[in-house]
Amino acid sequence: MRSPVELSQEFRARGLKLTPQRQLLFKLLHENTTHPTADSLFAVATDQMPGISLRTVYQTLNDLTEMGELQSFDFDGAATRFDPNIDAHHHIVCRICGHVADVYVGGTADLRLDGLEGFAVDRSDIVFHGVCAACAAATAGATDSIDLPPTPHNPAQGDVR
Amino acid sequence: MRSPVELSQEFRARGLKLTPQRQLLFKLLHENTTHPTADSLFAVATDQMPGISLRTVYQTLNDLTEMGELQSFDFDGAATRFDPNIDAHHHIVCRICGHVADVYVGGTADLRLDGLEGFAVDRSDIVFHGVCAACAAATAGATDSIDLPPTPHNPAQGDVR
DNA sequence: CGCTGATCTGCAATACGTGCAGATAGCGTC
DNA sequence: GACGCTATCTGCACGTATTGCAGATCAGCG
Repeated sequence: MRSPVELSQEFRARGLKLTPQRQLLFKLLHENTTHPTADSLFAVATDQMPGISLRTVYQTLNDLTEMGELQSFDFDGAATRFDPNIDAHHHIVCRICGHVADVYVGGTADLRLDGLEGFAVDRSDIVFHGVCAACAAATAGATDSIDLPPTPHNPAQGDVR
Repeated sequence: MRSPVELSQEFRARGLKLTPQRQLLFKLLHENTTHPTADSLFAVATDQMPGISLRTVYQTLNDLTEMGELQSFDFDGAATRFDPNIDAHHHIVCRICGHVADVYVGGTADLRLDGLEGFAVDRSDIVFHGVCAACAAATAGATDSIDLPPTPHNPAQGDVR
């Protein structure tokens, strides 16, 4: 997404108001690579602006997504993730800690697709599932103990900083 | 997934009980290509067995998924879809009516992937989004009227028959 | 400085899915 | 065929994610 300054201009140009809540969220989202959920963003926003409403965070995220300044995606029925990176790209999700990273996929033009007949395709999302390096390291140590469930190295999903 | 008869044998072999509820669901799922949700399957099951519990439908779908007899997938934060087709394949979703179809994708080995460093990848899901033929036809006619929201040709998502 | 409509907040409501406890019923055994 | 053990089923309450709504608040214009 664009910089907070550019977004402010864009909002003004559209006749939308420039509230401190929106400005804070612009700042927290800009160049944020953590793929936050509405809730995790709300937690960080609350630090800097106690009293901000979760409802406002949802509203602003939805507005920015509609304006094309954010990408949003879902997986595994978990909370929606928002991504200020709006380049054509895809994602990998750690099955253990929920960490999400961007994946760039080249060569998609050469794929052989069977089953799209009759559809006008808008968009395609590829989601890879796996285990991130940190979780792999954490679980490797756990082979000592038997049958313990995998311990997330960082149970707080969607950390924003 | 396998046939109801084979599944019945498999359940017995595992010491699981063969209840009429399970048998009904085996039958409704076998060769079902509609990618039903738990709820849509429940609706059809209720026709043939009034009183069956939604909880049982969820339970059985989860069991079959754990046994590898069903695939499950989510998109757009909507209800989980279940798919008795467990071949390696992907999906396309109609953005208007929610209809889902199977897509076979060849040539994935030649993709150039950037960003997977450090991850041990288990699985990859590709979801195409678009408009199906029936919805395209329905919306084409709607150009007469201005600014009407797109009318689903079939609002009942996940129809099982 | 006052207006006006957009926005924010708080709460209720919805949707999907799961946990729990008591009732029910497979199925192996006698 | 009856018995008993235990898996399963049912109904309900709960949890999480998200949205609808209404009244209070405030940005931005004149």
